[in-house]
Amino acid sequence: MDREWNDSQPIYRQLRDRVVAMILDGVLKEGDPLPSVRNVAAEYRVNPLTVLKGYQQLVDEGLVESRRGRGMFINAGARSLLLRGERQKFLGEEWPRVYATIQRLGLRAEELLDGATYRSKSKAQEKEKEEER
Amino acid sequence: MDREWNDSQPIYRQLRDRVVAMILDGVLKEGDPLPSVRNVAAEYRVNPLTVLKGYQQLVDEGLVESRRGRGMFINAGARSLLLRGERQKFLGEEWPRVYATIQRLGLRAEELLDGATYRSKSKAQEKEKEEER
DNA sequence: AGTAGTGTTATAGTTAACTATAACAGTATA
DNA sequence: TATACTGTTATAGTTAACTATAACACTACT
Repeated sequence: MDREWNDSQPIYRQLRDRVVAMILDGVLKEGDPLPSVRNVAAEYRVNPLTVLKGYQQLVDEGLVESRRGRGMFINAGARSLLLRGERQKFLGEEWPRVYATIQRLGLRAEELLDGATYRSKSKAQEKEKEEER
Repeated sequence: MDREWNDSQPIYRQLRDRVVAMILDGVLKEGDPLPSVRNVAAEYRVNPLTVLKGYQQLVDEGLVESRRGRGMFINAGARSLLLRGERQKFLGEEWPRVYATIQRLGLRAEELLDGATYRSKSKAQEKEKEEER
Protein backbone atom coordinates (compact mmCIF):
# COMPACT_ATOMS: atom_id res chain seq x y z
CA MET A 1 0.00 0.00 0.00
CA ASP A 2 1.00 3.50 -0.63
CA ARG A 3 1.76 5.80 2.24
CA GLU A 4 0.55 8.94 0.50
CA TRP A 5 -2.75 10.72 0.51
CA ASN A 6 -4.58 12.54 -2.14
CA ASP A 7 -5.99 15.99 -1.50
CA SER A 8 -8.97 15.41 -3.73
CA GLN A 9 -10.81 13.26 -1.23
CA PRO A 10 -11.02 12.87 2.53
CA ILE A 11 -8.57 10.40 4.00
CA TYR A 12 -11.23 8.19 5.53
CA ARG A 13 -12.81 7.68 2.12
CA GLN A 14 -9.48 6.92 0.50
CA LEU A 15 -8.84 4.43 3.23
CA ARG A 16 -12.18 2.79 2.59
CA ASP A 17 -11.36 2.64 -1.11
CA ARG A 18 -8.02 0.99 -0.47
CA VAL A 19 -9.55 -1.75 1.59
CA VAL A 20 -12.16 -2.25 -1.10
CA ALA A 21 -9.38 -2.52 -3.65
CA MET A 22 -7.60 -5.09 -1.55
CA ILE A 23 -10.75 -7.16 -1.27
CA LEU A 24 -11.35 -7.01 -5.00
CA ASP A 25 -7.73 -7.88 -5.67
CA GLY A 26 -7.94 -10.85 -3.36
CA VAL A 27 -5.28 -9.51 -1.06
CA LEU A 28 -7.85 -9.62 1.70
CA LYS A 29 -10.09 -12.65 1.61
CA GLU A 30 -13.40 -13.25 3.30
CA GLY A 31 -12.91 -14.07 6.96
CA ASP A 32 -9.60 -12.26 7.09
CA PRO A 33 -9.05 -9.59 9.73
CA LEU A 34 -8.39 -6.04 8.67
CA PRO A 35 -5.15 -4.49 9.86
CA SER A 36 -5.92 -3.03 13.26
CA VAL A 37 -7.09 0.54 13.68
CA ARG A 38 -4.07 1.41 15.77
CA ASN A 39 -1.59 -0.22 13.42
CA VAL A 40 -2.93 1.55 10.40
CA ALA A 41 -3.03 4.82 12.28
CA ALA A 42 0.60 4.41 13.26
CA GLU A 43 1.84 3.19 9.90
CA TYR A 44 0.11 5.91 7.91
CA ARG A 45 0.62 8.53 10.55
CA VAL A 46 -3.02 9.33 10.77
CA ASN A 47 -5.38 9.70 13.67
CA PRO A 48 -7.00 6.48 14.92
CA LEU A 49 -10.39 8.14 14.69
CA THR A 50 -9.88 8.78 11.02
CA VAL A 51 -9.07 5.13 10.44
CA LEU A 52 -12.08 4.07 12.45
CA LYS A 53 -14.28 6.29 10.37
CA GLY A 54 -13.08 4.65 7.19
CA TYR A 55 -13.62 1.21 8.66
CA GLN A 56 -17.08 2.14 9.89
CA GLN A 57 -18.08 2.88 6.33
CA LEU A 58 -17.22 -0.69 5.45
CA VAL A 59 -19.29 -1.93 8.36
CA ASP A 60 -22.21 0.21 7.24
CA GLU A 61 -21.92 -1.25 3.76
CA GLY A 62 -22.13 -4.74 5.17
CA LEU A 63 -18.66 -5.66 3.97
CA VAL A 64 -17.00 -5.96 7.32
CA GLU A 65 -17.97 -7.08 10.77
CA SER A 66 -16.53 -5.69 13.95
CA ARG A 67 -15.90 -7.87 16.98
CA ARG A 68 -14.96 -5.91 20.01
CA GLY A 69 -11.67 -6.99 21.47
CA ARG A 70 -10.88 -9.20 18.48
CA GLY A 71 -10.74 -7.06 15.43
CA MET A 72 -12.65 -6.35 12.23
CA PHE A 73 -13.28 -9.12 9.76
CA ILE A 74 -14.30 -9.35 6.16
CA ASN A 75 -17.77 -10.76 5.78
CA ALA A 76 -18.70 -13.72 3.65
CA GLY A 77 -19.95 -12.55 0.29
CA ALA A 78 -18.14 -9.27 0.57
CA ARG A 79 -16.35 -9.66 -2.73
CA SER A 80 -19.31 -10.39 -4.93
CA LEU A 81 -21.32 -7.74 -3.15
CA LEU A 82 -18.56 -5.31 -3.99
CA LEU A 83 -18.22 -6.38 -7.59
CA ARG A 84 -21.87 -5.67 -8.17
CA GLY A 85 -22.00 -2.41 -6.24
CA GLU A 86 -18.75 -0.90 -7.37
CA ARG A 87 -19.35 -1.76 -10.99
CA GLN A 88 -22.68 -0.05 -10.93
CA LYS A 89 -21.28 2.98 -9.18
CA PHE A 90 -18.36 3.20 -11.54
CA LEU A 91 -20.36 2.80 -14.74
CA GLY A 92 -23.12 5.09 -13.59
CA GLU A 93 -21.15 7.90 -12.04
CA GLU A 94 -17.44 7.90 -12.56
CA TRP A 95 -17.02 6.61 -16.06
CA PRO A 96 -19.38 9.09 -17.74
CA ARG A 97 -17.39 11.94 -16.26
CA VAL A 98 -14.08 10.38 -17.19
CA TYR A 99 -15.24 9.59 -20.67
CA ALA A 100 -16.41 13.15 -21.19
CA THR A 101 -12.99 14.35 -20.13
CA ILE A 102 -11.30 12.00 -22.56
CA GLN A 103 -13.42 13.33 -25.39
CA ARG A 104 -12.79 16.89 -24.39
CA LEU A 105 -9.06 16.39 -24.35
CA GLY A 106 -9.14 14.65 -27.67
CA LEU A 107 -7.36 11.59 -26.33
CA ARG A 108 -7.29 8.35 -28.24
CA ALA A 109 -8.04 4.88 -26.97
CA GLU A 110 -4.66 3.69 -28.18
CA GLU A 111 -2.76 6.21 -26.11
CA LEU A 112 -4.69 5.34 -23.00
CA LEU A 113 -4.41 1.59 -23.34
CA ASP A 114 -0.78 1.63 -24.30
CA GLY A 115 0.52 3.78 -21.55
CA ALA A 116 -1.24 2.33 -18.61
CA THR A 117 -1.27 -1.32 -19.45
CA TYR A 118 1.39 -3.29 -17.70
CA ARG A 119 0.58 -6.42 -19.69
CA SER A 120 1.69 -4.39 -22.67
CA LYS A 121 -0.60 -5.62 -25.38
CA SER A 122 2.03 -4.30 -27.70
CA LYS A 123 -0.40 -3.35 -30.38
CA ALA A 124 1.20 -1.20 -32.99
CA GLN A 125 1.85 2.01 -31.16
CA GLU A 126 1.46 4.29 -34.07
CA LYS A 127 3.02 7.63 -33.57
CA GLU A 128 0.47 10.22 -34.43
CA LYS A 129 0.77 13.90 -34.99
CA GLU A 130 -0.27 16.15 -32.14
CA GLU A 131 -3.56 17.40 -33.39
CA GLU A 132 -4.91 20.44 -31.69
CA ARG A 133 -8.49 19.66 -32.81
CA MET B 1 -24.68 23.67 -17.37
CA ASP B 2 -25.93 21.50 -14.65
CA ARG B 3 -27.29 23.02 -11.48
CA GLU B 4 -26.15 20.19 -9.23
CA TRP B 5 -23.05 19.70 -7.17
CA ASN B 6 -21.05 16.69 -6.38
CA ASP B 7 -20.07 15.92 -2.83
CA SER B 8 -16.77 14.42 -3.85
CA GLN B 9 -15.09 17.76 -4.48
CA PRO B 10 -15.36 21.32 -3.25
CA ILE B 11 -17.75 23.49 -5.20
CA TYR B 12 -15.15 26.04 -6.19
CA ARG B 13 -13.08 23.33 -7.85
CA GLN B 14 -16.07 21.89 -9.64
CA LEU B 15 -16.86 25.37 -10.83
CA ARG B 16 -13.33 25.78 -12.11
CA ASP B 17 -13.61 22.46 -13.90
CA ARG B 18 -16.84 23.44 -15.57
CA VAL B 19 -15.38 26.61 -16.98
CA VAL B 20 -12.38 24.63 -18.17
CA ALA B 21 -14.73 22.19 -19.87
CA MET B 22 -16.55 25.05 -21.57
CA ILE B 23 -13.30 26.46 -22.85
CA LEU B 24 -12.19 23.10 -24.17
CA ASP B 25 -15.57 22.53 -25.77
CA GLY B 26 -15.42 25.92 -27.44
CA VAL B 27 -18.51 27.16 -25.66
CA LEU B 28 -16.37 29.93 -24.24
CA LYS B 29 -13.86 31.35 -26.69
CA GLU B 30 -10.80 33.41 -26.05
CA GLY B 31 -11.72 37.01 -25.33
CA ASP B 32 -15.17 36.05 -24.13
CA PRO B 33 -16.34 37.22 -20.72
CA LEU B 34 -17.14 34.70 -18.04
CA PRO B 35 -20.63 34.83 -16.60
CA SER B 36 -20.46 37.34 -13.79
CA VAL B 37 -19.70 36.29 -10.25
CA ARG B 38 -23.04 37.54 -9.01
CA ASN B 39 -25.01 35.90 -11.79
CA VAL B 40 -23.43 32.55 -11.27
CA ALA B 41 -23.89 32.84 -7.53
CA ALA B 42 -27.57 33.58 -8.00
CA GLU B 43 -28.21 30.96 -10.66
CA TYR B 44 -26.48 28.17 -8.81
CA ARG B 45 -27.57 29.36 -5.40
CA VAL B 46 -24.08 29.55 -4.12
CA ASN B 47 -22.18 32.21 -2.24
CA PRO B 48 -20.47 34.85 -4.40
CA LEU B 49 -17.22 34.24 -2.54
CA THR B 50 -17.30 30.62 -3.56
CA VAL B 51 -17.69 31.58 -7.19
CA LEU B 52 -14.92 34.11 -6.89
CA LYS B 53 -12.65 31.48 -5.45
CA GLY B 54 -13.26 29.22 -8.41
CA TYR B 55 -12.61 32.06 -10.80
CA GLN B 56 -9.47 33.07 -8.98
CA GLN B 57 -8.04 29.65 -9.66
CA LEU B 58 -8.45 30.30 -13.34
CA VAL B 59 -6.71 33.63 -12.97
CA ASP B 60 -3.86 31.96 -11.09
CA GLU B 61 -3.53 29.42 -13.88
CA GLY B 62 -3.21 32.22 -16.41
CA LEU B 63 -6.37 31.23 -18.21
CA VAL B 64 -8.46 34.22 -17.34
CA GLU B 65 -7.88 37.89 -16.78
CA SER B 66 -9.85 40.04 -14.43
CA ARG B 67 -10.70 43.65 -15.23
CA ARG B 68 -12.21 45.45 -12.35
CA GLY B 69 -15.56 46.94 -13.14
CA ARG B 70 -15.74 45.11 -16.46
CA GLY B 71 -15.65 41.43 -15.83
CA MET B 72 -13.42 38.43 -16.26
CA PHE B 73 -12.20 37.43 -19.70
CA ILE B 74 -10.68 34.40 -21.25
CA ASN B 75 -7.07 34.96 -22.18
CA ALA B 76 -5.58 34.41 -25.58
CA GLY B 77 -3.96 31.03 -25.77
CA ALA B 78 -6.08 29.69 -22.94
CA ARG B 79 -7.35 26.72 -24.89
CA SER B 80 -4.04 25.33 -26.04
CA LEU B 81 -2.54 25.97 -22.63
CA LEU B 82 -5.37 23.93 -21.20
CA LEU B 83 -5.07 21.13 -23.69
CA ARG B 84 -1.47 20.64 -22.76
CA GLY B 85 -1.91 20.98 -19.01
CA GLU B 86 -5.10 19.02 -18.60
CA ARG B 87 -3.88 16.20 -20.80
CA GLN B 88 -0.78 15.83 -18.73
CA LYS B 89 -2.71 15.95 -15.50
CA PHE B 90 -5.24 13.44 -16.71
CA LEU B 91 -2.73 10.98 -18.09
CA GLY B 92 -0.44 11.27 -15.11
CA GLU B 93 -2.92 11.23 -12.28
CA GLU B 94 -6.50 10.45 -13.08
CA TRP B 95 -6.24 7.83 -15.78
CA PRO B 96 -3.91 5.49 -13.90
CA ARG B 97 -6.35 5.41 -11.01
CA VAL B 98 -9.31 4.90 -13.28
CA TYR B 99 -7.54 2.22 -15.25
CA ALA B 100 -6.68 0.35 -12.07
CA THR B 101 -10.32 0.49 -11.06
CA ILE B 102 -11.41 -0.86 -14.40
CA GLN B 103 -9.03 -3.78 -14.04
CA ARG B 104 -10.15 -4.46 -10.53
CA LEU B 105 -13.78 -4.56 -11.47
CA GLY B 106 -13.05 -6.95 -14.28
CA LEU B 107 -14.28 -4.50 -16.85
CA ARG B 108 -12.68 -4.15 -20.23
CA ALA B 109 -11.13 -0.77 -20.97
CA GLU B 110 -11.33 -1.47 -24.68
CA GLU B 111 -15.08 -1.86 -24.59
CA LEU B 112 -15.58 1.21 -22.48
CA LEU B 113 -13.47 3.34 -24.77
CA ASP B 114 -14.66 1.72 -27.92
CA GLY B 115 -18.33 1.75 -27.27
CA ALA B 116 -18.73 5.43 -27.49
CA THR B 117 -15.80 6.50 -29.60
CA TYR B 118 -17.09 8.73 -32.31
CA ARG B 119 -14.50 7.72 -34.89
CA SER B 120 -15.38 4.11 -34.17
CA LYS B 121 -12.22 2.36 -35.14
CA SER B 122 -14.26 -0.77 -35.25
CA LYS B 123 -11.48 -2.95 -34.02
CA ALA B 124 -12.71 -6.49 -33.68
CA GLN B 125 -14.87 -6.24 -30.59
CA GLU B 126 -14.27 -9.68 -29.35
CA LYS B 127 -17.01 -10.93 -27.12
CA GLU B 128 -15.46 -12.50 -24.12
CA LYS B 129 -16.93 -14.59 -21.37
CA GLU B 130 -17.85 -12.83 -18.14
CA GLU B 131 -15.04 -13.91 -15.93
CA GLU B 132 -15.43 -13.37 -12.24
CA ARG B 133 -11.69 -13.62 -11.74
C1' DA C 1 -24.76 63.17 -11.97
C1' DG C 2 -26.94 59.02 -11.39
C1' DT C 3 -27.62 54.19 -11.99
C1' DA C 4 -26.59 49.66 -12.75
C1' DG C 5 -23.57 46.64 -13.94
C1' DT C 6 -18.70 44.62 -12.99
C1' DG C 7 -14.74 42.56 -9.44
C1' DT C 8 -13.03 42.80 -4.53
C1' DT C 9 -12.61 43.04 0.47
C1' DA C 10 -14.23 42.72 5.32
C1' DT C 11 -16.56 40.49 9.20
C1' DA C 12 -18.39 36.71 11.21
C1' DG C 13 -20.63 32.34 11.77
C1' DT C 14 -21.43 26.97 10.60
C1' DT C 15 -20.00 22.47 9.35
C1' DA C 16 -16.99 18.59 8.11
C1' DA C 17 -12.53 16.64 8.28
C1' DC C 18 -8.75 15.92 10.90
C1' DT C 19 -5.91 16.08 14.89
C1' DA C 20 -4.09 15.03 19.96
C1' DT C 21 -4.79 12.79 24.16
C1' DA C 22 -6.96 9.85 27.13
C1' DA C 23 -9.87 6.65 28.89
C1' DC C 24 -13.21 2.73 28.58
C1' DA C 25 -14.47 -2.19 27.19
C1' DG C 26 -13.80 -6.65 25.54
C1' DT C 27 -10.67 -10.93 24.18
C1' DA C 28 -6.72 -13.97 24.15
C1' DT C 29 -2.83 -15.89 26.21
C1' DA C 30 1.16 -16.66 29.18
C1' DT D 1 -4.16 -12.51 37.28
C1' DA D 2 -1.41 -9.77 34.45
C1' DT D 3 -0.36 -8.21 29.98
C1' DA D 4 -1.07 -6.98 25.53
C1' DC D 5 -3.61 -6.87 22.02
C1' DT D 6 -8.40 -5.60 19.89
C1' DG D 7 -12.58 -1.85 18.97
C1' DT D 8 -14.97 2.35 20.98
C1' DT D 9 -16.11 6.69 23.21
C1' DA D 10 -15.14 11.31 25.18
C1' DT D 11 -13.20 15.98 25.10
C1' DA D 12 -11.35 19.56 22.79
C1' DG D 13 -8.84 22.17 19.38
C1' DT D 14 -7.42 23.46 14.20
C1' DT D 15 -8.30 24.13 9.43
C1' DA D 16 -10.75 24.40 5.01
C1' DA D 17 -15.02 25.01 2.73
C1' DC D 18 -19.03 27.38 2.63
C1' DT D 19 -22.38 30.67 4.07
C1' DA D 20 -24.78 35.54 4.98
C1' DT D 21 -24.46 40.34 4.78
C1' DA D 22 -22.44 44.47 3.67
C1' DA D 23 -19.52 47.67 1.89
C1' DC D 24 -15.87 49.35 -1.33
C1' DA D 25 -13.86 50.31 -6.12
C1' DC D 26 -14.17 50.67 -10.81
C1' DT D 27 -16.59 51.05 -15.63
C1' DA D 28 -20.24 51.87 -18.89
C1' DC D 29 -24.42 54.18 -20.17
C1' DT D 30 -28.22 57.31 -20.00
